[in-house]
Amino acid sequence: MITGPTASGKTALGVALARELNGEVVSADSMQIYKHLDIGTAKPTAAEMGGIPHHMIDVVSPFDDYSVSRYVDDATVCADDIISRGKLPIIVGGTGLYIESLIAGRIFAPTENESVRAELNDKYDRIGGGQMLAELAKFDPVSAEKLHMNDKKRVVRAFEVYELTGKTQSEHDAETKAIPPHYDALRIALDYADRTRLYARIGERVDEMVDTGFLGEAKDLLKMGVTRNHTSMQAIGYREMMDAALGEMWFSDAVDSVKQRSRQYAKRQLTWLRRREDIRWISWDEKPSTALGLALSTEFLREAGYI
RNA sequence: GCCUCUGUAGCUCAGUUGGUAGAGCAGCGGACUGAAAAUCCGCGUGUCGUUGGUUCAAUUCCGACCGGAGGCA
Repeated sequence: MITGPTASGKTALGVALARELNGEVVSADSMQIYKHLDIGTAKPTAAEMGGIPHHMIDVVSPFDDYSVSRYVDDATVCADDIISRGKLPIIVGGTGLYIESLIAGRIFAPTENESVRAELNDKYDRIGGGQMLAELAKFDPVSAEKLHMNDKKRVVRAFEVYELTGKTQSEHDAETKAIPPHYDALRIALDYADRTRLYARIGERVDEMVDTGFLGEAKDLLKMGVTRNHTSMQAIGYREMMDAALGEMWFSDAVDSVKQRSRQYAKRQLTWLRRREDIRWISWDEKPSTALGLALSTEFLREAGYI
């Protein structure tokens, strides 16, 4: 598994490793999942893939609502298939929740009923987070303890899980944690020794996206009828580009905002990764080096007895 | 040249009827089990433009100077 914040060199290293180890890439990126979001998600081009098969990219339309649980189902099929053909799956991506869920083989509590969630969201707005949390505490004190009343998504989900399964979210989590991981993965994360380097690279990358037609891509999506409410438009930059296209925002402000949000995202990714103690880190002094990354990665694999 | 307004945290600004000041954004840290590039939480000492004066005490009042905006000519 290769992960790290945006613009840390994951894609190139993933391909190099696949070539070296007779592998195929399983992407773990919540936005590259969507078709037509190419430039803004830094989706690898055919040239960048270098003939290595990539899975879990372009799997749904930008009108669809994808989610972790679908990802685990779909990506598990891919990875198992790769293994059955005697090859090595290499998970490459920056979406921490997707990666960990895939490796763990995590099972999510079902949600067949969309109206239940809508009602609960409604109720939250009506009675407020404080009341919601108080109610939650009556049947699931463990979750209520952990959640903040403003964290609407998670508070609502805790209610939803209970209503739909009769089981409490904390019970579900506990059961799920007891399941042994589905894959035995070696986790490697990429980063820069100096944070300002990372940020500088992110800035350059956004400029490259703009130069290669980010605005046009957003306009195309707009023309297709994709709106800012679709889940795919949570991808950083698309709303900004759309605003600029519609004349609701200066283009230069839009670009600055994309850079800023990307930096904030990278910081969150780092926070997510730091808590895992079993990650081997590769940190670049200047810029990402595929050769160095490959050397260090194979060393890690050897040390850990994988090869 | 004269007049008016203005100068407070990296940015935009609030405030102190005189007892050394606080929001949003940014930044930093954290959380994260069916929206995750999403969502949420925590962290605010800064010569209150400079310099004199009044005062027990001034960022707050008065003067001068410097910077910015506007008006008059």
